[in-house]
Amino acid sequence: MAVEASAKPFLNDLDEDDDAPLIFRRSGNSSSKQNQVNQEVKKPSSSSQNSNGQSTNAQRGKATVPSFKAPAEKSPIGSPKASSSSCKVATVKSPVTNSKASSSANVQPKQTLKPNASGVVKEEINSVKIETKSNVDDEDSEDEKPLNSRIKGISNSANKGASEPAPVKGEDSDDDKPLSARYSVKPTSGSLSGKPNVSIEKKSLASKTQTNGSTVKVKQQSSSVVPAKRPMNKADSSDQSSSKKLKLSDASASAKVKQVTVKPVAKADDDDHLPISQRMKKSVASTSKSSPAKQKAKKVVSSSLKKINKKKMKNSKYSKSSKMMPSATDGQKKWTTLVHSGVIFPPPYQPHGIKILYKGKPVDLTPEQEEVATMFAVMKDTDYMQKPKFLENFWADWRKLLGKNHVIQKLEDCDFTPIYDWHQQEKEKKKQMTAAEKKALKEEKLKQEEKYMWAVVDGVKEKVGNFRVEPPGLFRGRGEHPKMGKLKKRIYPSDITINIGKDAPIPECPIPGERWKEIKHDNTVTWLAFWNDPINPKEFKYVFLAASSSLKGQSDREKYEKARKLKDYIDNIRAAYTKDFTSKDVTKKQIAVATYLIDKLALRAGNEKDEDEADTVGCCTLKVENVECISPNMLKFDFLGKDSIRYVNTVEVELPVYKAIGQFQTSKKPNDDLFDLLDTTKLNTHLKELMPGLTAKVFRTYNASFTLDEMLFKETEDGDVAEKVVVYQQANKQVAIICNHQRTVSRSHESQMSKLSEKIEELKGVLKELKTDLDRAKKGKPPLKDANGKQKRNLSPEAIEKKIASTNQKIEKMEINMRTKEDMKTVALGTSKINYCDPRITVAWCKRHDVPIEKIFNKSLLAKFAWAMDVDPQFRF
DNA sequence: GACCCGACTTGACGCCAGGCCG
DNA sequence: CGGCCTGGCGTCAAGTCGGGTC
Repeated sequence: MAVEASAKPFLNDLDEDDDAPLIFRRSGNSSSKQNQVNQEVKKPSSSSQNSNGQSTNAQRGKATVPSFKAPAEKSPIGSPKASSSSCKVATVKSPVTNSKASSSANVQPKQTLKPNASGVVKEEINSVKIETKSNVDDEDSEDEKPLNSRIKGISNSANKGASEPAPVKGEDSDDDKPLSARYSVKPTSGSLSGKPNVSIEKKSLASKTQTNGSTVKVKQQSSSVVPAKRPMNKADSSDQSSSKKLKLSDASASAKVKQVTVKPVAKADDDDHLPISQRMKKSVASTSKSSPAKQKAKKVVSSSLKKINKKKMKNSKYSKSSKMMPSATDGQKKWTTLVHSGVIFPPPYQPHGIKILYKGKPVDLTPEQEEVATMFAVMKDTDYMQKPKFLENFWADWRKLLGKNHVIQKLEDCDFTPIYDWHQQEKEKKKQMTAAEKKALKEEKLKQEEKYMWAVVDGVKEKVGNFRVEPPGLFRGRGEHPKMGKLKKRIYPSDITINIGKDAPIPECPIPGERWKEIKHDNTVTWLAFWNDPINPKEFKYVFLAASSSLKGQSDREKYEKARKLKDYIDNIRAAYTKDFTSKDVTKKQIAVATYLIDKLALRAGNEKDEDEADTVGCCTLKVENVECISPNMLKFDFLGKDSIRYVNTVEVELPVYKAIGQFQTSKKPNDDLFDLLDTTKLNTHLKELMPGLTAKVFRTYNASFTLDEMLFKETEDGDVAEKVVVYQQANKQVAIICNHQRTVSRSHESQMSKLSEKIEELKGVLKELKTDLDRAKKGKPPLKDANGKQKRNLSPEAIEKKIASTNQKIEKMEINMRTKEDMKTVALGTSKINYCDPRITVAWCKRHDVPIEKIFNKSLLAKFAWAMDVDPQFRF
């Protein structure tokens, strides 16, 4: 399948002067493989556990190996899995099974990925996740591919879109066009839709252009037209034909190019670009706030908002939190008065007295030793049990507690099954509680926590985010984290620093006889409390206000405003980096190529990492082995990014970029830095010269929001709400793909799919029978007997035809459902919605199209985005 | 300019409740 | 009406990036 996306841009005259336009053309298709990400593979799941080891979940994989031995005698409840074997702990040294084994063993759907030949992923092997996938290259299935690759076709479109290609005008090749016209950049990313149908390209420029913000203020920022486009993503699909080119014609852009610096592209009144209808709307909107459209729109959101606000205010003597906060201009000050109750601690450990077996005999443990043993025991079903590093680190820390001379000398001779079984029983008991009991428990907890849930900031009652101190447990690092399995010790009040207003009462320490480490009154920061991370003492764990707070909302808004501002600069920035692709100054060249990758592929900046962290990379830390040059101008990326999520993507790039990468790789070892002269500080310093406040991550926000806005604008058609919601989801999906937001395939995915296909088969059987009956009915014969030999009712041919039609519909519906499910099984929509898509785009779209905002944002998001609810319906990113 | 510290955002995942469907 | 699925929510790990220091 294809999926490939490659968009390929070409650049024409590269070297030329500044004015040279870059053109991205789409190539026919590139075929490449794609990226994949693997999905499933991902993480071992970890279960969470609470302090007492109540953790939960089982993981998906069963551990084959190790750790627990089964005590033959008792295996009471045991989880089914457990039953199968007892697991004994594998010794550290002998990793027993290796991951492969485990993976194979696993039930889970996850498949392993295999690294490709290129060996890019170096370590992949280790990580379970990775392995799963099998050859990437070969596979066709999209699942395996990285999200981006799935975008298929899009690429071009994307690009185009992004660049705003001007469809309008020209369609054809850029070559003919004047430079300036060609100049557009292409965006890259664009992946848009997974579905090909949605082609963006077709739309006219005009439609693509954005209007600018509705409000006057906003207006300034937005500039005009700039078609900024998104990057494209990769591939283009074949479907899209190659024909279109995107180009932007922005004269201004070309002009500006020269000044490498900043300046936004022309703003002008951009109405010119807008379609007339839009302009009209715009003017109306901007002039009067109460334009009908707006009012209506308001309604769309108002009710839910009201509810939320009401709630917030209810029972509160504090003023309501304003959606708009004053901007943080006044220096660094984040608040004037701050009152809160501190943090709440997990309950102390309650020993259960269940003994583990050592060489088959029960062993007495002190409560402290037992607590840690319990943390380990309850993780039996997780993939961590197969990881030698996890076992090694756990054993090192546990052994410290046991003492050198303890009876227990080897982890592999320990059998934790009794504790595991006890834990399963406890879980079961909890499950069996009646609804009333559960409710009572919940209320009790709420009562205890109530006071910690709120803070009063400048007179406004605001929700606190994570007021619960993290319980002790075993560290669950992602990927191949060197510290996985280490004991994350319990945090006490004496570890905690509280930050509170000078005149506010100091929160009472919840543990009698103990006291806080320190009390601060620092109003230049937003944290309410912090403690040092027990795993990495130089790091901190902070307690912040919840996402719904004004403080967070304000910074969220600022983030999106900055991204919007990038729109005004993007053409120049793209022109500038394009020019530098061929710079003789290698540092400049590296900066240019890195910026291009960040813009086009939405890569993260890639800070340096310590030895004691998982080995993952971002743009600036890419290794030579992470990028493979495929002639004539494709690049195949394969690396582990944040959270050890694999990024695999093959993209067509401008020839100068291709050549530059080849040059950067020359005479380096696979593990050397591709961008050896670069780091995130240098990169960001450079970006700031192009636009105030610009950093690498702004490109992600920009490309994500831009894509959402474009897709919603272009793809929304008349229809019912459900249809519009689907359009939204598709747009959201594209954004998720661009950002490579993946999720593991749900454990029941396979079975769900097979159930669905069984049903479809069944319906098809019914259909066949109906057809037979129809033939017979037409000839005046009675229907055949049914499967049970019973005579069926005699129906008229018309009635049978009706039945056939409805059955066909059912089948179709199920097939669509199945496809969507399969399609989305590895794509996580939530992250982009929460962090990358400017909520104003969504709210304005809902208002314009009469879609109740609740269909898109849940309660939490409505609260988090309260600041965006009164946006003008004509708002465009 | 290399570190390091510090603050804050981003991100995947687990659990649970509530809704859906047969 | 009971089991299954999904979405909401919380958790906590893992990024980004600015600023200060030497």
